[in-house]
Amino acid sequence: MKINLYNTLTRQKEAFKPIRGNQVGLYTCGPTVYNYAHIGNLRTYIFEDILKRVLVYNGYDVKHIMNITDVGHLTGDRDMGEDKLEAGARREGKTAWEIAEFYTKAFQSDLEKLNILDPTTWCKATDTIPEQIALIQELEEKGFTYRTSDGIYFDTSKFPGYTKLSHQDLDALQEGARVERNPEKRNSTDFALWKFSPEDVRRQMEWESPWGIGFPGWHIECSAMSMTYLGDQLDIHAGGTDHIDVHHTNEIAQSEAATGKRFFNFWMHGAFLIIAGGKKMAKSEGNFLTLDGSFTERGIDPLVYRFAAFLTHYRKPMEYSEEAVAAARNGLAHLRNQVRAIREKSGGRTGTVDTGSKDRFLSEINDDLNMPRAMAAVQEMLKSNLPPADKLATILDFEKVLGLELDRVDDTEGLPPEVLEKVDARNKARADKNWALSDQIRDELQAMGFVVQDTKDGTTVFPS
RNA sequence: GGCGGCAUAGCCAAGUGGUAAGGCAGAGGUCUGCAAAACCUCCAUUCCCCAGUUCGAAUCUGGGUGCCGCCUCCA
Repeated sequence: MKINLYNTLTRQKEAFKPIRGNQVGLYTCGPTVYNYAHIGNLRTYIFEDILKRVLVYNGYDVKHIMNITDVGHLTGDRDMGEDKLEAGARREGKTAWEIAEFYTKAFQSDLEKLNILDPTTWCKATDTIPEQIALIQELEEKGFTYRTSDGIYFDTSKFPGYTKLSHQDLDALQEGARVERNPEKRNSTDFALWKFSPEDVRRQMEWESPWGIGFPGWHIECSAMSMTYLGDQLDIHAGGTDHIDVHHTNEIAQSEAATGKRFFNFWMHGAFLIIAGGKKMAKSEGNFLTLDGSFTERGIDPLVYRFAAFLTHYRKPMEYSEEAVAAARNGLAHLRNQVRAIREKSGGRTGTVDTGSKDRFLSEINDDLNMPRAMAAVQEMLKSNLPPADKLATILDFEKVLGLELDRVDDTEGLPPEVLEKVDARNKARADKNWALSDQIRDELQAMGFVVQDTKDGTTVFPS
């Protein structure tokens, strides 16, 4: 079935077609590892996970690269300010390398909790320094660079299609620029490819280069890594919407200037998470929420957040609130209970995937990843007249895309002995019609974290 | 100031010309000793406001109002 994806380059949905046969090269911008990811960041990775799962579900062989930016990303603007990693190191009294390692692990742990599939290859900016240097050299040979007192810069005026992604009017943009100019830059949009280490300060992360000791600029690593790992399989590049105007625009400029070839056919961007009051989530806004802080540590399944993310289309700002969490929490619990009930009705047997429901589901996810509609399709399937065994097979098939652990089977055999004893005692009390004792035991079990359900076939108990 | 986006029920949210998906919350019912869970039913004559185009508009056009994002580190 055809997949339509919204391409920022053309500002419209386009039929997706890989460059080479059945293979898809997917590059997703990973984090700069100087701090924890907040749940707004994670929304984008959930969107990218759905993108990948949808491609796989459609039968494509996806080669997915995600980078870890562990050097070169500056705290200031316009290529000024301090390296975020070095700043983080000073803040926490560790080395920049330790900072990168620590926050990379924390990030990967978040992805795992959200059931986000690992990329085919993780790559670190610091592992591709030679490739980045080679790319800069190529740009230098072709006359796209110039040298200032603090680094090697890309001259954006020499690349004709500079605004093809952002669609911005550069003249107007310059007039409105609110930031301090770097006086040595020829154009305000020019950006650093290589920065020299300061003469008086020894950086923790620095490398030899043809231009002197220093470190790479923020944008060059993504170009080098995508070309290194994907070669000519540059199909889809995804990231957050904030990257359109600067980061991705610069990536395209430097890559296409160097190779003379088109750099990625599809550019996809996820919208921000906003909190009540309508502000985006950012450290500077003072509303930095982490997955662990908002979910794991409060005893809420992190997949509740994944479920919540499905209820808003990825290109639209998503509102986050305690109310939204509660709604998603109930919604996911309900969905899992529905699956549980269906499994009981079918006696645990799975039938065949219903083609009509699958076609409906496919048409929704293949229409620019319309998860809100896909979730509606899921509900309609579950409430249909299909035989339970077929419903079970169908929902488990959808689960390949959803990744909500709907197939998680509660291990009733693994219940602790003290729970089983209480269940026995309660069953006896119920047989004696001693409702007071029965209710008391049920309260005790609930306090222990178990749900008690009486059905006509007996009592079932499972962790809540 | 420039560019872009959004405004749909109590809340979240699909829907881009043919008469308002879905979720959460709420109400009633079936089941149950009572619950819980599940299931069934109900829940926007109406889509920010005003004008226009059209047989027909939440969807198109013009104007207005409000909110947000990017342009500056940022998913």
